[in-house]
Amino acid sequence: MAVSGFDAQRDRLLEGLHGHALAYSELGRQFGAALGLHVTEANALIEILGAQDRGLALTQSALAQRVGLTAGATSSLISRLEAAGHIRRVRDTTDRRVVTVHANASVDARLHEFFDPLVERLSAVLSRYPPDLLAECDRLLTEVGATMNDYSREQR
Amino acid sequence: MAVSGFDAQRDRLLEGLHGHALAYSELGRQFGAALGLHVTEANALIEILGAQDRGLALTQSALAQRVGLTAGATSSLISRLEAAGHIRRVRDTTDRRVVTVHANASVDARLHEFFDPLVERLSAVLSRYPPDLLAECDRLLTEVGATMNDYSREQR
DNA sequence: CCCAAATAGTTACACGGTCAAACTATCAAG
DNA sequence: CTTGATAGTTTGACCGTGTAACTATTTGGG
Repeated sequence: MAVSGFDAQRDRLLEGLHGHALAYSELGRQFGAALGLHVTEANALIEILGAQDRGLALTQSALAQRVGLTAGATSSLISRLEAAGHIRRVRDTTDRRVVTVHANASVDARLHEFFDPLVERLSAVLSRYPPDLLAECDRLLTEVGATMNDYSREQR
Repeated sequence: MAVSGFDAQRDRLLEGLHGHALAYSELGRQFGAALGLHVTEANALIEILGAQDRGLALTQSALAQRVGLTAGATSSLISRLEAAGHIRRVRDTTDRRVVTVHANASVDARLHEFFDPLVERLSAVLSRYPPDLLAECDRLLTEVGATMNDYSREQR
């Protein structure tokens, strides 16, 4: 009984996470469509902007890993985003082999315009939960994510 | 102080979910590579198998929506998976316009072979949390997912 | 009952995103 | 200094995808 109840609960949780991944994917497509971008281009731009909002600059190889492309395809993708005026390449000064990718302010504004209303709503949802529960969920998600990433690394 | 602490917590949670979506995406790519499939093909197959494991059969249009392709591209994709021997089309009897997609047992076995070890590990992680916390996280995730899907629907 | 509109899926074609391989540039270690 | 490793670029071929036109089926109204 307890085992079977746990299994059902686990499956519900994993299914909820899967549903979120699909929703995330769809929102990325929609954001990209608004800028006339292909799926992978949109995903890349979101990654670049997300990193930038946290004060980090992605290298090309970091970006390649996050969007699941080879170096060649990523270079090509960056060129397209650069040609569209959304980003620019910057050669790193400490290691001249490395390129970092920087998004323009106008496209950052577009990202916020698209996602900020959603974040407001999610804030409203989350504010109805007690802070210690949020912290526990955060911890659980971090552990789940780390477990998945470890497993993924082992399959390479 | 409380507002700023909440915002940081909210952002950590959203970042955790984003990390999960990326990990999920990467695992899908790896599963697909093991079967010689392209990214979208792998995603589609996982959706078909996931539904089937829950006793449901996806229609082509449901699949199209889940993987974010047009009807034409989805039909083409299904043809390729069918040609590879992974699935078959079944015309629905109650509405002859509708096709449902059924995966073969051998590919279902491959999915479990790939993902079951990960599910075991995730079980171990989750079993260290109290059942009422799991239920609360489940509820939180469901609400977050529903909010995202509602927002997404509004952007169409 | 009939017809028109709506719905679900198929087909064909052109475009362009991606991989793989070969390449250039740079760094690190011996 | 040389060699091997690392990061990114370029090129060409392949094939996945969107679009538009189409076929088949269902639904609703007159």
